[in-house]
Amino acid sequence: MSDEQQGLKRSKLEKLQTEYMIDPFPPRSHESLSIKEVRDGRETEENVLVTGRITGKREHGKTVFVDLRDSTGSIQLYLSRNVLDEKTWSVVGLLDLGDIIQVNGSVFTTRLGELTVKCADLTILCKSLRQLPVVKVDSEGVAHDEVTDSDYLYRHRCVDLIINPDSLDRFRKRSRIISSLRSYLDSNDFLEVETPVLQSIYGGAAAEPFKTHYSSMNETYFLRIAKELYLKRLLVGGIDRVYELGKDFRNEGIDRTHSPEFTQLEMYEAYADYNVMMTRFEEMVITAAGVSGIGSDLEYQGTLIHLSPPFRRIGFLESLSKASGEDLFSWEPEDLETLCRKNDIATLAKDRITLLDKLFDFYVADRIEQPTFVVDYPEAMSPLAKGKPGSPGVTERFEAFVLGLELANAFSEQNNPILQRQILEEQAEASVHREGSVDEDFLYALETGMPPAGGMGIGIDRLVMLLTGTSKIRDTILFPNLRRQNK
RNA sequence: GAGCCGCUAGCUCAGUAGGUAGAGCAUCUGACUUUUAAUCAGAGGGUCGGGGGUUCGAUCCCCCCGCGGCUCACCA
Repeated sequence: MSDEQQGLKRSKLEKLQTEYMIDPFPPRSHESLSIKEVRDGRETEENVLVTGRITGKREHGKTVFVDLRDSTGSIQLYLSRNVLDEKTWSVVGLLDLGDIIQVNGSVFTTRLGELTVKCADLTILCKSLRQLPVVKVDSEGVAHDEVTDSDYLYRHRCVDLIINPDSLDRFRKRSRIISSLRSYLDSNDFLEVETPVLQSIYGGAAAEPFKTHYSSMNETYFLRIAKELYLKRLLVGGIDRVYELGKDFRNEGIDRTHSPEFTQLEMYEAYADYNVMMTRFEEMVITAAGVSGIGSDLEYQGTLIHLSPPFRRIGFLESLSKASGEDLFSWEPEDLETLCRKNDIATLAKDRITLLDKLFDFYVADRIEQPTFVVDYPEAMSPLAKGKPGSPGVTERFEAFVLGLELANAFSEQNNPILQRQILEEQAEASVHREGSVDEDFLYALETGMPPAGGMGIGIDRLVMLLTGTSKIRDTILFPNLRRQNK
């Protein structure tokens, strides 16, 4: 904002204070009705009190129309020189878009059918010193001069929420989705817990961690990349149904579906397996869709999605063989690389497993539209999952996809401490770059004895994307990570 | 991390085939006692993302940097 604009706002502020002896930032307001309550009450001769932010102002000489908005809606105010006393009328002239005011008056309907508060009195509750971008909506509901600078909106989410009702609505839905998941889990006897975010040994997923330094211990700590290894300790401890909903941190690239700081729900259920987790997932998604006001059919990125259980199930190995027409699993890495190149799949990977995963994304995952469980992943891709009886080299694991978006990852949890130790030690050995080491305390827990269990992680931001029709994960996160701006 | 594109008034955008810039909305002044993208008349507002180079002269051409968007890599 220019100095001139700032100066104007300041001089209005001073005028209010010195000329009219008004405190532009009073400590409190009177209890008032929400705008929705006023609208529901229709016309009334009785005085109502309303508070809100000014989002529009239309002057007509001795009359001014103002649009007032609170979190429940918007209503028009009618301010007339004939109704207000002289001082208040002067104050009306100093009102700006963005100011927060309280008014009281009767409610009537204008000639054009707009429900309106005929103000008898007005109090400024907060004078805005910044100029809000103005978005006007015409009679056809088309927004004009909508702010398109997403950087500006991410950096000033407060402005975004004020000027973009859709944005506010999306975050309301996010909140409702999360509380519906909590109440589903709570009503199914899952216990919500909190486990460490700062960890001296990280694990539970294959990802690059954020590092930090713990001064008083003089040791390197990591922000968790997953909650898995701690929640399993709780299964050992006798909390048979447990979950944690919170942030994980992964020091990887940012794109449309990845955020370095993201919200993940992890849940573990003793005496269950990955089949139970599939049912849980179906139920939770349906529940969440219900509260976000969508129902079981929704449009996502131009495709109609049917959330009707049971979701389709396809085998990882079978679907890849079928889609590619080859039994790729017997192939050497060099041949897999050649196939990748032939299909324009760019990757730096050289190992069989990563290449297979790449090819799987290309042939299968990217083409999935309707909700689908991809089941039974190769052992080498799933170090914490239990093997599938009768299928050597295959684990009881699934990932849930909708329109190419991975929403959940679940398995029948590995509870054999000897096998688990072997896998974790091999993994630690193989990964030269990783600073992580084997989590001995986790293995101590497994050796103590963990009941057979099913576990699942659900990407909450992505679920919100799906249920709100949002294409960018950043639009589901109130304050997404941005590069620091010099200024 | 790589490639491409972008950055001009508070917001949305135009523009100059190199001669330091315009519109709409917002703001300010005036008119208007039921308007709603209110309307009408007038005004102010920009070191054209930052730095360097070429040039008599750069917002425009070249180079570097910053920030963003989109693709890709890493990854969930």
